[in-house]
Amino acid sequence: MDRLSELEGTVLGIVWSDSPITRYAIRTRFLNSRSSHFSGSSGAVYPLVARLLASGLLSAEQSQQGKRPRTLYRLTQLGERSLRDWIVNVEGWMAAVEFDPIRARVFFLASLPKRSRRKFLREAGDRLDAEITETITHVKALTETKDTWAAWGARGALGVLRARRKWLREIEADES
Amino acid sequence: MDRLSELEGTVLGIVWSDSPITRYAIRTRFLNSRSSHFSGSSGAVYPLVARLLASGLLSAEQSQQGKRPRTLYRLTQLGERSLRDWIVNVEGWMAAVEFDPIRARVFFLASLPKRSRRKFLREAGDRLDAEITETITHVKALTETKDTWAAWGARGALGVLRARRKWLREIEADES
DNA sequence: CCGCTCATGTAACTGGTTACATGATTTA
DNA sequence: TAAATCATGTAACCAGTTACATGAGCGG
Repeated sequence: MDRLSELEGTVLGIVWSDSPITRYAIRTRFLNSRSSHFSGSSGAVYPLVARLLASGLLSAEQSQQGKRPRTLYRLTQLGERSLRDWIVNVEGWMAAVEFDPIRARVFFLASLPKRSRRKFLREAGDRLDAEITETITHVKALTETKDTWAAWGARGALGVLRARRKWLREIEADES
Repeated sequence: MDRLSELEGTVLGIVWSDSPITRYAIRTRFLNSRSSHFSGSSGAVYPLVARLLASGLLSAEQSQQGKRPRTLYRLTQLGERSLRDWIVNVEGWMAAVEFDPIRARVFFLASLPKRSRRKFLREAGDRLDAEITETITHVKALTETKDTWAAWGARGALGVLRARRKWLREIEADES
């Protein structure tokens, strides 16, 4: 295992926080996540977990007491060390500006007539507002649990959403 | 051409703003961009342009006056319409929270001893500061040109970077 | 004239996705 | 008892990347 991908590191983190855990449960973490970057498709998660297992970062255990048979995964010592390395190894690209489909479109807004431009800005703003509302709920829920770091994560997402919304408003103000 | 990918739409936008343009020049736009999301690799751009040409969104013209031979691309009417459609068709996922590698790591910061945690936050902050400095320069440069929308785009990126930085500071304050 | 930028092109790979298939257990 | 959820698994695909190769023209 030379270098963990972002998905691999994240899965390691999920196993660390929810261990012992099934692959299905790992998937649902992505499915329920506010970020749509990873789909949590079984086609991604299953082979990935197999890889981490083969590299000795995860250990598997069969559980069969009464319930349906399922495989539970845990971090090995090596896995824990790899997780910490993955987190701690900060590189320049991690601070890079991510791709924002709304921003990508703003660059070429001059190709639209003013009315379409306004409509675009309004609709994008509405979408962001909806996302912000949902994220606020999410932050509240996480703040009530004792998972401080998940709450910080959600707050980070909220901050970015609000920055995007504020920026859109500035453009709208400039347009009118 | 059923539905444009983000890269396809962006390339259409680049051709719209810099037409007539070579594929190489399209690539350098990505290479010099503040976002590292698309590499602008020839392996991506060349087949993509071929696709847009085959679908009639772009037209090609050979230029051979004295200089080295090169192919110049322009938007067709259909291409212009497709660009506008691509921009104007706002969907929910566009407002979704993007993947942030720093945030992804924050979720699992509890797995680190306090000292490593502090180090992580400091280093991530430094990376963001560097990115912010460069982006400010970028915004200034674009504000001086008359490309209002490119300047707005850059300001949007800056706003997001600052939101991420602010959020990290809040965590650091909470940690001390 | 040497190295850099401009310019074009492709083969191999990769890290995912979509879509499909199966079946046990739980809940309404 | 039907529908939803839990749980596992794979094949086909896809939109990119990395890496490589070539060569013309330009600036120091």
